Amino acid sequence: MSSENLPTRDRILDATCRLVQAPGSGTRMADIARAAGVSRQAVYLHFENRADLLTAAARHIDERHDLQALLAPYRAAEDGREKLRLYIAFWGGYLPVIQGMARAFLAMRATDAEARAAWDDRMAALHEGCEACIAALEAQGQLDPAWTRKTASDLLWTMLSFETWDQLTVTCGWSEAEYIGRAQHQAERVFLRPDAQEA
Amino acid sequence: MSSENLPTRDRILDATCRLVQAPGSGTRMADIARAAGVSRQAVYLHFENRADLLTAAARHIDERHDLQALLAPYRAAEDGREKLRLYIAFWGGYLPVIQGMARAFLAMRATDAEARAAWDDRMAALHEGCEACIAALEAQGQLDPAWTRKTASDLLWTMLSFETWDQLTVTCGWSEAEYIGRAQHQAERVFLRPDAQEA
DNA sequence: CCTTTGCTTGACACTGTGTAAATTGACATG
DNA sequence: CATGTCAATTTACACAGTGTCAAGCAAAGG
Repeated sequence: MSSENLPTRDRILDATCRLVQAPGSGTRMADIARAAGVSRQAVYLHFENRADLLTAAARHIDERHDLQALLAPYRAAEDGREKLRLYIAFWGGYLPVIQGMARAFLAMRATDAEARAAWDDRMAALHEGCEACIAALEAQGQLDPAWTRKTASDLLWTMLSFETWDQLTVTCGWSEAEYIGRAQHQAERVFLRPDAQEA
Repeated sequence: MSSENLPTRDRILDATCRLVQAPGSGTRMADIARAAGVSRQAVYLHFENRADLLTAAARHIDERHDLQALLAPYRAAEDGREKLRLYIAFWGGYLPVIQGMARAFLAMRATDAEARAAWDDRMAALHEGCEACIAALEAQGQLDPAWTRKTASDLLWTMLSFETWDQLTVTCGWSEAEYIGRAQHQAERVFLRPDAQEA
């Protein structure tokens, strides 16, 4: 509520993004309040609860990085294969940006229904992007007949999930470029019909 | 400690497996104690803490399902492609069995170092299994040269992660057979060199 | 009979989220 | 100038869940 008073609200959002993105952080409401220079209770004057705060902070990150502009090339692509490559490249570059936020949401998801819904909502958008790529491939007759639009979208979506990215980069030590390149290679191998492979 | 007294300890382990596997369960120590017919404190007489209890319960499940016997066909396979298929089939059948346990560990992982270590340990074993499959493929010259043994193992391991399985089956609604079949198909598409494909 | 073992009951500390009430300080408007 | 409004503060508390501690009880075994 009361969105005239931007400074404090924004200081809280900035602090949230900063702390949540910091490594090894079990970021508590008290930490965020302290970092924003306000009392813990002041946070509750601006945000209903933790899930509400994180959701607002996630949107804040999207705006600061101009998510829409980052998506533009992918949206403009007509060719299915190109669209797929661009989408994977976009997402592979964006995941590191939202990594801390993602971890915060996943940690809450088990106990907090609101956090779960907010995260699922973001992931639904990712799934739609995947489906658009597969649909473009399909429209050009390049989708391997072993897959339907639904099953291929499901699998691509899972290949691009935060958990998959986290395991490959953080746990296995793949660089961002390696993750993107191999995900693109894998996707083409799996989804393109064999005679459409090689470029 | 005191492992002569099997009845109570086992009743606790059984209750843990049962509750943790039940759907929609934020299984608390008190729930487990009640289900086992003992006091909450009695649980702490047999297990140091929650992580210790879950770890023991996971081993308990492995024994009850005779994990070693389930792994035997995979271990015996010489042919890389066959080994890969058998491993995916084994794991795809075992994941539903440990699903509740996995969820419990993942929920604790963020805050509890001991739980994290126990889960990582199990996953390390899975990674070794993946590496053995890839090594078998490599030994027969069937591994696509785009992959090294390490990168291919990393990716296969991630394809077989609990999170991937969870998203595809629970969220996307794939049946167990669909998951296994598509994972096998995907793995062959990705890891086998093109001229070794088709059987 | 006395000790040990296994378990019970009850109370408590700690952490983190969220709620509530009373108060202060700033600012705007009549 | 007086009044009202609003942001933010302090202090306190409720609640859930884990883990600890202490006292006691009952049965088995020397």
